[in-house]
Amino acid sequence: MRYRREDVVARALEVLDDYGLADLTMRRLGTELGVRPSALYHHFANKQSLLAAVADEILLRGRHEPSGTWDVRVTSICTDLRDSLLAYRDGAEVVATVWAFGLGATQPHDDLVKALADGGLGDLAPTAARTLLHFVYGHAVDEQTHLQAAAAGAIEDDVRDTDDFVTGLGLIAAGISMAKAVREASADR
Amino acid sequence: MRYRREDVVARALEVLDDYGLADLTMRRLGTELGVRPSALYHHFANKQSLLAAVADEILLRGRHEPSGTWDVRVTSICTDLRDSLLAYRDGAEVVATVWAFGLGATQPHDDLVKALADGGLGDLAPTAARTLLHFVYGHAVDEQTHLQAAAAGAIEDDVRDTDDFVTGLGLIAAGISMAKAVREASADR
DNA sequence: ACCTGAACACCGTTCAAGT
DNA sequence: ACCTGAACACCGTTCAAGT
Repeated sequence: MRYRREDVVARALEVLDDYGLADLTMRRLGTELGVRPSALYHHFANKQSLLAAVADEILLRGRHEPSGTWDVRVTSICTDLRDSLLAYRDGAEVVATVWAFGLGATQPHDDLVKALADGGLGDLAPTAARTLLHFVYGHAVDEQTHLQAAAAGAIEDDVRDTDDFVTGLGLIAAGISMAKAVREASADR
Repeated sequence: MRYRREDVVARALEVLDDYGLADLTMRRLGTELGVRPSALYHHFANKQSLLAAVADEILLRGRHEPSGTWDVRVTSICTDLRDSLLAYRDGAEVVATVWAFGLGATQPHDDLVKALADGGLGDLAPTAARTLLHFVYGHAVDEQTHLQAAAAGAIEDDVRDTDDFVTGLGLIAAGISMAKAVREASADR
């Protein structure tokens, strides 16, 4: 019954996926591991740190190394991120919260900034990256919330949500292309 | 010491603004009103309903009737919404959560869909509206989180955040204009 | 290094009963 | 209509002490 930090994270992810974020409590996780809740504080300073580790694990498991031209990369980073978030129950909520609080989950942001910088967006890259992330996180949280609400009764319209995601992402991507064009035109003055 | 529903909402908004969302508990609000926590359940079915009412109150107090051409309206709905969210402590978090759970805070969405429909976006209007909302909520939550973190020590860069918001919003607006142009071109085939 | 035992200071919610 | 009293079933976190 002696665990390492990574064992605790793996178990926490199982509890999250099986019972949801509301039931991922320190006490519940302790019980699941056959350990007192206070034992978890040997591995993590607090619950936030545990959740940060869970968020990073979710992203790590769903990670694809970005490849291709910069614009293809931007799109695939976003769609892969969405897939990662939807792969575990309440995954979007957990990762979005950890990212918002600045406790981790920085990989997608870093990948996006790099792709956009390679695309010649210059000092617009960080703003464009965060704009994309706000959309991906917001959309995934919405989708996951409604999917869970629909889990009791109604039929799920997975396809419509995916279409909606692609359309919204396309809107922002178009805006980015336009900003890049404007930038390059003014550079050639 | 006999209150009506609206008195409770007003007081809850004060507690939120003074102490933050974490301290807006049913027990705390009860104490603030000089009433037992159980008394609040005469006015609201649960805490979520209370928060939904608080969210709607925040939006109502910051509301401006949209006016002007459709594209001006889209921009001003978004900037006014941002101002409303930042007007109260943790306002962005509260309104975003209530909206995500589908418990209220529908006014900005409705206004945006109407403006975009007037702009001829057709069946793209709902997707475009949600894309804008994801950005505004995400950006405001981020800004408010960092602003609160910076409340202890560092200097606040208000101006940079506003610039960042305007730039990100412009990116999406450009994408919407482009989608509209494409739509109209294909309608003239 | 990892865990127990016991406590501290809280939560949201229900429900019979009061005025 | 609005509130009290009392309870139920929980939380996160700390810390001395054990192995």
